[in-house]
Amino acid sequence: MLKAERHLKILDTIIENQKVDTNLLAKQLLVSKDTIRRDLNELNKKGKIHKVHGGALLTKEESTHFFDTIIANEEKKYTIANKAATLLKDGQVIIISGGTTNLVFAKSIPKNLNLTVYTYSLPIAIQLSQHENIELIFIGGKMQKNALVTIGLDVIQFLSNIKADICFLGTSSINEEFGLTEIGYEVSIVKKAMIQSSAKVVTMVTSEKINTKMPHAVCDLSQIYAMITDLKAKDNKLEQYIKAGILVI
Amino acid sequence: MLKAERHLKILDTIIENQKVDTNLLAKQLLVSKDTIRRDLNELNKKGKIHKVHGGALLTKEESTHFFDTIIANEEKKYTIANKAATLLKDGQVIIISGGTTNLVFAKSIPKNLNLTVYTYSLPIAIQLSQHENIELIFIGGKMQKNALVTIGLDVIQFLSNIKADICFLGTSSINEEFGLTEIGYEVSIVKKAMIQSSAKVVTMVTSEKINTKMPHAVCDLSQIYAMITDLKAKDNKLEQYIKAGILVI
DNA sequence: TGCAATATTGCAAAAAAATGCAAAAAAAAT
DNA sequence: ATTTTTTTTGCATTTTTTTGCAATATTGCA
Repeated sequence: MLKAERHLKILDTIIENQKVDTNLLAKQLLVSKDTIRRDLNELNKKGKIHKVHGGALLTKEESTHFFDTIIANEEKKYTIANKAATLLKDGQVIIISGGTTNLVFAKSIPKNLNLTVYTYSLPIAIQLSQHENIELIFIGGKMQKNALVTIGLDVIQFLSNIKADICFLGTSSINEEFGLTEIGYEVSIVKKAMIQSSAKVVTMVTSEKINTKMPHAVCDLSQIYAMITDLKAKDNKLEQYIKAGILVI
Repeated sequence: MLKAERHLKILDTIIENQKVDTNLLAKQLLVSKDTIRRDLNELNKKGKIHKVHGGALLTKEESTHFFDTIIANEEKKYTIANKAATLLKDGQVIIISGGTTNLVFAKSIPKNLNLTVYTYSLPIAIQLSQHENIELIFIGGKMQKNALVTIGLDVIQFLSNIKADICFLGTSSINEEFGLTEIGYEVSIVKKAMIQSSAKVVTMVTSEKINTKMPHAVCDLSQIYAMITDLKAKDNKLEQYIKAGILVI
C-alpha cells in the first residue's frame, strides 16, 4: 500500500471514530507501528490530526475552516512551512506577517513549542489561538477587510515598540538587484517596520515569485538572514542568493 | 482508551454536570482511581478544571470557551440585538465589547449603516469584516485564547486615545446598588476604559443577569445611558432602573 | 477525637515514542 | 535498461510515558 493511500485511510477512520489507535492501525493496514507513528507525525505536522500518546484525535477545526477556502499552491506552501518551522526554538519571540503562506506556516508550528508571536492577521490569530503554548499578541489598527489584516500607523507604531528574534515575511517578490519588493504600498511599509523590530529576517518565497519585482521596496538582500522556498537548496535559481550570503533552505 | 481521550471525556462530563467525582469516573472509564487523580491533577495544572477533594469543579475558563459552546440564550440575545440596533445612526463611532451577546448584535447591524466600529473581539471583527459600510478598527494586545479577545495594558492605552459616541457593553451583571459588575478583573478594567472613551454607555443584559452581582465593579447606574434587555420595558424588574434615570429598552 | 475516605509518594512493569541504522522500494537520472 | 539517488520501511536499542499497586500521609466529617 502506498503511503498517501494509508494517510487517507487514517484520516477516514479518524473522522469516523474521532480517534485512532496506533496498534489497531498497524494491524489493519499491515505495517509496523513505527510506520504508523511516522504517518501520524506527518499528518500532525500538517495539522490534519492531533497526535497524542497512543494514537491521535480529530482536530477541532471549526474555527480555522472558515478562512481556509482556497490556498493557491498549497503543497508548495506546506513544503515551505515545514522548512520554516525548523528555524523555531523554544522561547523565541517572532513576528508573522499576513498571507496564506504564513497561515500554512502558523498551522505547522509544532504544538510543543513555547513561543511569543506577534501578528496582525486575523486568520493567523485564530489559527494560533488554538495553540496551547503560544503567547499571542495581536497588533491592532484599521482593518483591511479583504485581506483581514490590520494596516496603517497604529500598526507601525506598535511594531516600533517591540523587539523580536525573527520575523517571518510571507510570499513577496524577490530579486537580486532590488531585494524584497511588494505589490502594495501599505504592506511594504509594515514589512519595513517588522524588519526594524527583528534581529533576523526570514522570507518565504514560492518558486514562481523568485526573480520577480514589484513596485514597492521592502529591503535588500543584505538584510535577509534566511530564504525559504519550495525548491531544493541547491537549485540553480537560488545560487545567486547563496552567494549574497543568505541562508537558503 | 487513550489518555487524551479520557481527558476529553472528563471535560465533557464536567461541563455537563458542573462537577466530577473521582470514584465515579474510575468506574465509568475503567481505570484506577490513581489514574483519574493524575488526570485531574494534569487538567487542573492546565487550568481546565478546579480540583477539589474527591473530584473537580468547572472553571470559568472552560465555561466561556468560545468554540465549544453553542450560544446560550440565543433567542434572548437576538431580541436584545434588534433593540440595540435601533440606537445606531449613520456616521456614528461605536465601541463594542466582547461576548456572545455582542456577537449577535454585530450580526444584526443593518447593512446600509455607515459606522466606525472599535472592537477587541476576534469573532466580532470577523463578523464585521463582512460588512461593507463599516470602518473597522481592531484594538490589539495580548490575546485571551479562550474568549478570543485582547486584554491588558495595550488595550487600555489604545482606548484612552479614542473618543466614541456609544459603547455597547455585553452581558454583565447589573444591580441597583453596585451598578455593572464583572466576573473577571481584566474585563472589568477594559470596560471601565471603554466607558471613559464614550459619550454614552449602553448595556445589554439578558434577564437572568438582572439584579445579580459579580466581584469586580465596572460603573454605577448613573453612568449608564441605556439598558437593553429581553424583557418588556414595563416589566416590574426594570422599574428601579427607570427610576434611576436609565433609558430602558 | 477517631475513622473512613481520599491523596500523595515511590516504585516497577508495561506500553509507547524516539533514535540510529541498514535493507528494501521507489523515483530520478543517466 | 541500469545506475544513482532519494524515500520508505522495519528492526534493535534507548528513553520516556503511562499505569496500578502498596505504603504512608492527609482530609473531612460524625
